[in-house]
Amino acid sequence: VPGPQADDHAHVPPRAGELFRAHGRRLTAQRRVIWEVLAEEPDRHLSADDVVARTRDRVDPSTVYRTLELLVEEGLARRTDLGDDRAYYEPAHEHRHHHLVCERCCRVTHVHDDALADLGTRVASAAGFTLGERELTLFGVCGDCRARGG
Amino acid sequence: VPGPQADDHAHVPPRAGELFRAHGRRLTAQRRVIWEVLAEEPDRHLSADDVVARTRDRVDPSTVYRTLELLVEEGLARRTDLGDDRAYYEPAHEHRHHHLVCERCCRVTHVHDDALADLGTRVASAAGFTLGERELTLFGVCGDCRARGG
DNA sequence: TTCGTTGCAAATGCTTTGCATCCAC
DNA sequence: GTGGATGCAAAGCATTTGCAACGAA
Repeated sequence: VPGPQADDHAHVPPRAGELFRAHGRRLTAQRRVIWEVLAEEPDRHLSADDVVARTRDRVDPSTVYRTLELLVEEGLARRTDLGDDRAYYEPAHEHRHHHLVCERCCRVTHVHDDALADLGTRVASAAGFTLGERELTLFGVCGDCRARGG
Repeated sequence: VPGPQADDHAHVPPRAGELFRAHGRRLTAQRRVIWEVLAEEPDRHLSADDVVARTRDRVDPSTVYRTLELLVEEGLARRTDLGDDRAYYEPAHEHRHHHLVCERCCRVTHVHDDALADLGTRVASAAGFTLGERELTLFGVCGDCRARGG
């Protein structure tokens, strides 16, 4: 586990800068900060508010909102609805997965798309509906909480 | 189609009044209005804002919010997240079903729980996660839009 | 130099809350 | 009569927007 003193922008995948520029976008210090905050949280998902809180001293809230929207547009981040009427953001570098939200501890875990493989087929034949790319959010109780009693 | 002068509370299922009272709650004119608005919309789902709009002349917005929350607490209505950062409400008299939201026409259709029957089993074995009662929301393209081209 | 970006502050808009009045039971 | 419910107005808050100053390319 690396110490807290990351020396520079080592965390920034070269892709970020490239991709920004490829779309006529500029890589600014603020955007780097926001991207790092998102990337340093590999498992969790951050609400816009979380990002605002973690960058308050370096980036203006309005810039955070504008940047998160931008990241989603450019495909660098994904926006997911995890209930609670908030949107959550995560870096988009992982493969497609769905979200399991524990209703007790609120922890969010992932399930690989494969586990739900034939869901699309079932829905299509049952309702003539073609599932899109959007990831799913499922609610329930995680293994830990379940073991812990109940 | 009945005229605008519905004579009385014919629309109100007896259950509503009973259930309200059974929980020490009172059935007021405003609650009846809100309940009717919800019940008259058999297929659709109304956002809090929709309900506010449809009752603006008869019920104060704050009362609408308080009542919707109450209805959910009492199990008379279900609150569902259909994306878009809004909560949607529907009467809870139907059997469990999930929501298909068309990303083109925004229409919401239902799939019966059966169609997704073994989803819970799959998720449980893949991630040790026990799905709860909450209904699912799936995004994609509905049959009509698909037929209409694309 | 240029034009995309930022910060600040003000504006939005949905939702919640305090409180006096009201009314269902 | 009494405590729950309502309306009104004000407060909250997350998010958006206008605009002048700023700075990446």
